[in-house]
Amino acid sequence: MSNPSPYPQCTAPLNFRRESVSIPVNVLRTLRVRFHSPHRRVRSTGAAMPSSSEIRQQFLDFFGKKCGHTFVPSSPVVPHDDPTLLFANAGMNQFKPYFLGTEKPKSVRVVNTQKCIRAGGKHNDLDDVGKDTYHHTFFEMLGNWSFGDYFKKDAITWAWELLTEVWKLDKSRLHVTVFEGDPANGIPRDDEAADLWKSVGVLPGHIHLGNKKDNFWMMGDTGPCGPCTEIHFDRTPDKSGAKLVNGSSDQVIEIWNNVFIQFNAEIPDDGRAALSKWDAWSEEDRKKSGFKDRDAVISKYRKFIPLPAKHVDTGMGFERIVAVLNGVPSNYDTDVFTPIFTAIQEVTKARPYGGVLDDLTDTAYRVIGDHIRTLTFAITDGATPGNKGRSAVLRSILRRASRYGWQVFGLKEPFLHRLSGTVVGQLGKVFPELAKNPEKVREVIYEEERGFLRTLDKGIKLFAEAAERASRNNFVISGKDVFDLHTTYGLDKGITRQMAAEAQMSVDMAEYERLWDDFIKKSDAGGRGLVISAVQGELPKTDDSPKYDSAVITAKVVGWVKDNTVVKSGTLTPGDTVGLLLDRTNFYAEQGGQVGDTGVIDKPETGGIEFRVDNTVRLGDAVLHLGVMLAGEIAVGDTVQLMQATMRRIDVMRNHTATHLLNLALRSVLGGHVEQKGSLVDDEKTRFDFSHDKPVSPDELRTIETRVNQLISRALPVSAVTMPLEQAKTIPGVRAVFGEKYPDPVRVVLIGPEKPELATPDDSVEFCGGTHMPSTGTIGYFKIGSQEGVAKGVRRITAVTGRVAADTLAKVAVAVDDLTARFQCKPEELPARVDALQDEVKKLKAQIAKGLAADLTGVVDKLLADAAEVNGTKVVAGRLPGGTVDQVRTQIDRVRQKCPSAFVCFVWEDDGKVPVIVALTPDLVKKGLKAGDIVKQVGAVVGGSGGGKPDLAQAGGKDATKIDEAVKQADEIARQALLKN
RNA sequence: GGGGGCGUAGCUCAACUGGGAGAGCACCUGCUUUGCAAGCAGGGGGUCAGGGGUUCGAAUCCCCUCGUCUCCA
Repeated sequence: MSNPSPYPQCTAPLNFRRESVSIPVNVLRTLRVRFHSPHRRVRSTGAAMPSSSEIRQQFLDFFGKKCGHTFVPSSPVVPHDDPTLLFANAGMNQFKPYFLGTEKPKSVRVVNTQKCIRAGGKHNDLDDVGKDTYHHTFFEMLGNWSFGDYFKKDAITWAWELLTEVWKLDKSRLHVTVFEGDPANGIPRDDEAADLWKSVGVLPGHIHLGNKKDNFWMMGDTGPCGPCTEIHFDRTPDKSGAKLVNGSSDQVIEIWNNVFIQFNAEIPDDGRAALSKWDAWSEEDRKKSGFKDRDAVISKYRKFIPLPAKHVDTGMGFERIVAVLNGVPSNYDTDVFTPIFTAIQEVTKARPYGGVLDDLTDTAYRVIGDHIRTLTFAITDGATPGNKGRSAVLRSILRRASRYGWQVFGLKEPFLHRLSGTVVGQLGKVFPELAKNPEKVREVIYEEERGFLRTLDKGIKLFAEAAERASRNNFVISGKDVFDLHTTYGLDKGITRQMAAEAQMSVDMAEYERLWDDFIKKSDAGGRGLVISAVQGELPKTDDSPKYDSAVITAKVVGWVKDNTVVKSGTLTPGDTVGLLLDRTNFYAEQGGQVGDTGVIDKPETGGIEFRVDNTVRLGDAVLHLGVMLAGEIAVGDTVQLMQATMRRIDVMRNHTATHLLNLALRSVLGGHVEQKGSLVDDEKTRFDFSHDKPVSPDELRTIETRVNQLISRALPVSAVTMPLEQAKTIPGVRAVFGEKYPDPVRVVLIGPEKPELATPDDSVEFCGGTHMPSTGTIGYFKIGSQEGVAKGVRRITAVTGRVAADTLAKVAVAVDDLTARFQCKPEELPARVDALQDEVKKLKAQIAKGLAADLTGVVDKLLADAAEVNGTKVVAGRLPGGTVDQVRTQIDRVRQKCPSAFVCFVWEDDGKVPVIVALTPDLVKKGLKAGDIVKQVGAVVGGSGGGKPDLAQAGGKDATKIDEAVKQADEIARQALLKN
């Protein structure tokens, strides 16, 4: 089967699709096309080709049935409980506690296939996907595991047996590597493994030594670790691959890694001390120290202590072994991908996958095929595309795939969601979680892609412009362009780099990084006002339990924070601006979107105001009363009286309770997808951010407003209970901000039902530490002020209540009253009356223009009739009775139509100004006359200037008394110019 | 909270960077034809988001407001 690609010429170097973008040809440089001979098969057995699911099953059965391993399902690819890990990226992730000894395994022999994603973070294969035949963002990792059970002997024997007996791989194509040892760290060469390999029958010359990088495995600087032995498969036609082992060639590839965890790496105290010194050193100190880098310090002190319980951790790339067992050189030529490629072809109507590298269409197949697997699995396991952490990685993956669809396949509509079903169909049996809610996954993909396509078109246009500029600059796209594409159209640097590579260009990443750093700094600085952040000294804990009910309490002064330093003795005098610390407080500290309280603090015995609190913030467990001393003195140890600004407090409470009602109403009107994304509640307004993909329509806004006001008029009771977090999470209808950490026990605010057990999904139940009105009725009235978009998929509604709402309504009423009085109509008739008025104005304007035009026609005809002819050219210069520039231009067109050769100059008065227009027929322009120059001279007469094109120019002056003079001047200029020629 | 883009006919977008507001689709009229997004001819439809400024002149440049998209915090 030496069948070259059926599409040898089908490379379409750069498929910037016909519709909107085409890169100038000079920008494009010819693409080098390398054939990969996709159908050459390297396999020595004559057996029928096994399917991927058979191969997976054979692995699981071999270790399960034959070798007594327990099957453990894959952990989710999204590790929700491990914040240090973006995605599950190796089979061992879920077994980490066993190696660390913090948990005991249920079974000491385990076999599994783990879903892995390598994108973003340390292991990032994203940029390589599509370019070669073996990088994937999603893959399965087959593994057999021993937790303190069997060790090297069994692992090696079984590995060899599976490969050569069960799968009957050609021994002469198998190479193994073992660790060469690290004398500096006292780790011996792994002769044990080498001897075992010899004894099972690895051919002489097929055992290689590998260095620390390839053959010693560590989880981190410390912890369980050990040497590993890898099995490589030689695909070279003549089995000459020995020298290519570990040489990152696709001709000899690693198929299985067996890690033998036998040490625990420890850094003793002196090493830790040396490390912390290193961390504190400046760059110069480090240079002087003699250590090359931090790792050098670690290496010097680290000890490798043999573990009592030794473990085996193996990993076999599933997609690779399938390719090897099928005798195909590419993972993409196996039935892991062919069903997806078929689906892609159906959706895109493109030609079939051809297996060619450096071919845009085939690359697109590979990228989309890979990415849809990642998306389907990650979203199934609960990840969503977004702008942070793993969400951002997912979004980027989706956009990359989407862009290929758009640019290579010319798909202008979302299509990725139509592919996820294929992945589910393929793997739903092996990973049953896929089949649980495929519709939801589909929807998430669809929505995200739809959003992206809205900007992709413009982004690609901008890229084309950038590429055009780059073509004049050594084919380097500027960092500014990359930056703009990202921040304006959501085309991140990865995508831009891909597009640049396709156009045979590079990208100025250094400039981009510089701009990006600036951008982050600026965005960050934008948010903050004066904030106390790093405080020197220990802050005392403040008891703030009275904040919910007491307007006035007494407390003892513990100290204050001044210039970011905690002070615990002394006296405050007028003018001091500090954060006052008390043993207890009834002031609400800024938290959960609700602003801090303001108020005053005085001494009960003096009765006068001493300290004005402008804001209250929380720092750890301490509450700081930020404000200024106005009079008297306050010393540490004094007893003081705290009085909230109660009117303001009540305004805030109204807004906060209204916020909860708004949250409830949004969900019922817009749908269950609405989640709180943030809020700000102060005495003026409530501002609520929530997830919603499109603008909220005016109709919807009205409905929401009405719904909230209905809840207000029902005067529902508002109650708060504090209860265990776990229990609180089970209350029907409970709302919490996703990703927010809540205390345990947690405070729950209920509107309507007075006990959690009475709550229904239709009630407002929120985790909330804020202050609220006792009844919704006291909110008075709720009025939405504005609605806007804040970030992708996040909308913001700002609303007012009570006093402020009443003020707002009153203002509107005044304006409406005024209008109804003028129009003598009902308020609801106002729009129609305004419409009628506007129509009338329009009609009248048209009428006037028509009359004027008629006048003008008469005057111009007269001027034309009286015009002198100089050298065969009519000189039409004169004063007009009036008109707009537009109307005069129409007249000029008439003159030019009537006379093949004419010099036209009109001057008139319009609204205190004196417009001048000069027009020339084409023959005069050809003779070298320039209307622009002439109009400047004529305009100067009436005290103005102007300019324009050679055939038509316009000027404007102010002196209407000189109009006749200007006309004369024009006439003269014309005669002179015409006589000369 | 900060940054960038966009807002032009019912819809999708142009307008050579400051000099007479256009195209395609849709709509209306007529002709031709009556079937595969039909063809031809003609026509209606725009406070160029709103407001202010610069300029002889602004859809175009500047400022503000509103809406929308997007990135960051």
